[in-house]
Amino acid sequence: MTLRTRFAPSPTGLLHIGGARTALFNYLFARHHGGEFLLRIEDTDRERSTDEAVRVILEGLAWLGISPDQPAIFQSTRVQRHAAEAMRLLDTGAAYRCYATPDELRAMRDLATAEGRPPRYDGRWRDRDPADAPAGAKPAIRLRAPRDGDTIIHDLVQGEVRVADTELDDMIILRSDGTPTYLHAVVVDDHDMEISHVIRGDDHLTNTFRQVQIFKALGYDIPRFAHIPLIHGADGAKLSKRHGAVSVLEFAREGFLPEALCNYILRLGWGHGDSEIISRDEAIKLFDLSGVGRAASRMDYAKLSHLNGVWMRAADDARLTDLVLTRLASNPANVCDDITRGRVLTLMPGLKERAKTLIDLADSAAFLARRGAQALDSKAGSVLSTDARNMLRSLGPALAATDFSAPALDAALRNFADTTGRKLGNVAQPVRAALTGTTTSPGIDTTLAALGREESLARMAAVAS
RNA sequence: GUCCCGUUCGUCUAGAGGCCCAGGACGCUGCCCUCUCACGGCGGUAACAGGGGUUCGAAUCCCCUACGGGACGCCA
Repeated sequence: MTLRTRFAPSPTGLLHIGGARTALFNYLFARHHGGEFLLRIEDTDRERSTDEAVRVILEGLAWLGISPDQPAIFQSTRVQRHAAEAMRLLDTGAAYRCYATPDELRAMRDLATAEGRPPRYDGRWRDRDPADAPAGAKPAIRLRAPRDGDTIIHDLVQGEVRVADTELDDMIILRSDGTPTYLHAVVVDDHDMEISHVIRGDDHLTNTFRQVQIFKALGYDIPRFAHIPLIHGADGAKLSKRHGAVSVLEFAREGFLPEALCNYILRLGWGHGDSEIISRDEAIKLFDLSGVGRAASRMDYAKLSHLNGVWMRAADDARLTDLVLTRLASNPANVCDDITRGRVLTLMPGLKERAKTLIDLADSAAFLARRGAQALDSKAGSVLSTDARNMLRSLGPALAATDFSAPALDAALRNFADTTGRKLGNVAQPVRAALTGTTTSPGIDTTLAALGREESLARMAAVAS
């Protein structure tokens, strides 16, 4: 029997970082053991499910590079099967029809709560004569859950967890309208998909006791469970729409690289010694459920940004150049032709070392996409004093005489500084201001070389007095 | 309210009885490198929630308390 995991999001909200991590862990676990990773969209709640959410799940997973090994299965297509299995339980007596009305159930819960008891179904139809059924009423199907003993889970992360059966009530598995409830549908689907390991958020831990009861009633083999701790928002509460639960695609928009986000979420709740920078291949090699902690963790953008910087520096220059050009193209002030592309590619080694996100990267490369004199920011303006502008005028011919390679430019700049009795910085900064309109950029020699002779000299001349 | 889970630097974590007066990373910070900004290098700051046990010895095992989180629907 092959090892098989699944990620089973419900498309009622966006795929956020918590879901992404659950998917990643399932993916990594499957890959590590040479198994399969599947995706099941739990869209049985037709009211709240949206196509938009499905799209974000699919695109988000694709962006992160954790796509499933088989096409996604939509739970809504399997309701017949769920209902059939519920009827089978009815036939064997493992389930029964319950005619309690919603009003009755609410009253039951209200009373229990008022008396300080846990709100539970009291089992009023469990052993009642079916002949008592009100005429014409549509019953819900409830599981005849065990009443004495304990239900135990041997969780791969949480260890052995048990609860007394008296804490659980007879849950509904099929609604009066014939549709399956979540607890039941999940069990039937996990069985039919031959899922061997269920790795999910620990908010499902207590649901698992009920699911185990269904697995047993149906005569299915019970999969191994692993409940991983949740990721919390900055306020320490569960991630939700109100607490910064942004779509993973939002991270793409904010200029994060998928490998950086994966590295970050991998380290949230999981550790392997002192390892911090972990590639996908290494993650597959190292990932194990035994390394997963039991405490919830919080999202930290500062660390994510740092990791993004690390991964950008490691990223291929051509790939980054394409990403940067795409961003630059959204501003009509930028010229995104082959000349710009060549300049960005040439300067990329210096550019990517100075950026934390693709937004930073595009900003710092913008001067390469604009032609002619650059608008000066305030710092650049003050660098370009009268003296500096005079200096620039005499520097022009000296640079024009070089072959405009970085080493030649560096030598020319140093020679010019020496012979005119200036510090190199007093030469380089005005040049930088003239070329970029700012006071920061990669080394001035490589910046000049990337921009090219004609454009560089023109920009210098434009600000020289 | 009931049940379940958790608690090591601000944050993510290492630690599975002596290697820990607790290690790494991010952040913050000092110095170095230096044409700017970064990168990099070398330092610094900062934690075992509290209380009882067990043990020669506890961050590690047990109990209690506090605090935090989760679950208790004909939602998923």
